[in-house]
Amino acid sequence: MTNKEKILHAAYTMIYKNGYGQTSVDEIIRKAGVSKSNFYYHFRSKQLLGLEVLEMRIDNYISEVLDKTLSNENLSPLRRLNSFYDKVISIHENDKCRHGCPFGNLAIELSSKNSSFRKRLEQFFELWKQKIQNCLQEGVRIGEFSDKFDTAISSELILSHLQGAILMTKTYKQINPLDNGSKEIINLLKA
Amino acid sequence: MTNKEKILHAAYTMIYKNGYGQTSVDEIIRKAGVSKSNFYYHFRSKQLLGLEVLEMRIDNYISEVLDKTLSNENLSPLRRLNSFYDKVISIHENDKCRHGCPFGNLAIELSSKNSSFRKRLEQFFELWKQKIQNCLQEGVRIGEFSDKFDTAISSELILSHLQGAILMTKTYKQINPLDNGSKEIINLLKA
DNA sequence: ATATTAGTACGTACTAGTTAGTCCTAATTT
DNA sequence: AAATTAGGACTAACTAGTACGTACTAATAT
Repeated sequence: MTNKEKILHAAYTMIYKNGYGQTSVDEIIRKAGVSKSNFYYHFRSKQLLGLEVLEMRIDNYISEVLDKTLSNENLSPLRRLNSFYDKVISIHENDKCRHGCPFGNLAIELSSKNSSFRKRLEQFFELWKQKIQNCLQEGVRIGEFSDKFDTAISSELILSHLQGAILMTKTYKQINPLDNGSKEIINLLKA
Repeated sequence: MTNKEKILHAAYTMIYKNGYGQTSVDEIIRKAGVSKSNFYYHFRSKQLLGLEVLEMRIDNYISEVLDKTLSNENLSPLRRLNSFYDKVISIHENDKCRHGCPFGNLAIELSSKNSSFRKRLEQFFELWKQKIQNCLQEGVRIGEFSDKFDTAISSELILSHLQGAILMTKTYKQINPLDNGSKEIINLLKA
C-alpha cells in the first residue's frame, strides 16, 4: 500500500467515527504511519483530503450497497427495497449502532460551513433518491407497489426517514427505529 | 443579565450554529464579555456548560413548540399535528435552512463519544415521541386519524422522518423535503 | 558510457496560533 | 463575611500548515 493509500485509509475510518472537525491531520498521519510533509505532498489541504475520502465513501456505497440492492435488476422491486433495508440494518447492527450514516454525519457537521462538502452530499442524495424512485416506479408498473403514491414524494420521504432513523439508532443504540420504520414503510407501499 | 446568563446565552446560539466541538470556551467568553476565571467560577467544565445549554434548549422547545402545538388541547389532534409541522417549517424557513435541528445535530456529533449528552437526548426524544403518540391516539379515538396504524410505530416513524427531513433541508438549503414529507404523512394518517 | 536534469516520494524540524483548564491576586458587590 | 467579578500569567497538549533537505528513478544530453 502506498503512503497516499495509507493516509486515505486511515482518514476514511477516522472521519467516519469522529467527524471531520474532530479528526486532526496529526492523528491521521500517526495512524497512517507517514510524515506530515508526506501528507502535504499528497494532499494540498485537509479539506481536499476530506473531499477525496467522501468520494471514496460514495463510490463504495454505490457499488457495495446501492448497486447490489436498490438497483439490482436480478431482484423484483419489492425485493430490492427489502434487501436495501436488510443491508443497511446489518451494517448498523455490525457497528453496534455507534456511528450513524457517514453521509448524514457529514451533512449535519459541514453543510452550513463548507459548500464543497454540502454540494457533493446534495448531489449524492439526489442520486440515491433517484435510485429509490426508479425502484418504486418499476414496482408500481408491475403491480408490486400501490399506485396511489407519487413516487417522487415517496422516494424523498423514504430517504429522509432513513437518515432520521439512522440518527435515532445512534442515539438509542438500538436498531429498532430503523427496523420498525422500514417495515412500516414497506407495508404502506405494497399494493 | 448576570454573567452566568451571559455565558449561557452566548453558548446557546454558538453551540447550535457551530456544533459543540467547534465552539471554544475562549470564543464563548469573548462573545459573553466575561473573564475566563469567571467562566470557570460558574461552570466546572465545558461539558457541564454544554449540558446546561442542552437543558435550556429542551425546556424552550417543550414550552415554545411542543406545548403550543402537539400538546395543545385547544386544537383537534389533526390541527395539533398540522400546527406542529407549520411551526417547525417556519423555524427552519426563518433560519434559511442553515442550522438544522439542535437536538439532531448534537445527537450526531456526540452520541458516540459522550454518554451524558446521548442519554439526555434519548430521554428527550422519548418524550417527544410520546407527545406525538398521544396526539395520534386521541386522533384515532375521535376518528380524525385512521385506526389502521399502530400509534407507537407511527409516532416513531414521524419523529425519525422529521429528523431526517430537517437534515435534508440543511443539505439542500430548501424547505421542500420537510414540507412535502409532512404533507404526505398527514395525508396517510387521515381517516 | 556518463553527466545532467526533472519528477516523485519521503523525513525531521519547525512556525504561529489555539485548546481546555489552572492558579493566584485583588477588587467589588450583596 | 460571603459571593461574585476581573485580570493575567501560565501549562501542556494540540492545530493546520511550511521550510528545507534527501533519496530514488527515468529520461535526456554530452
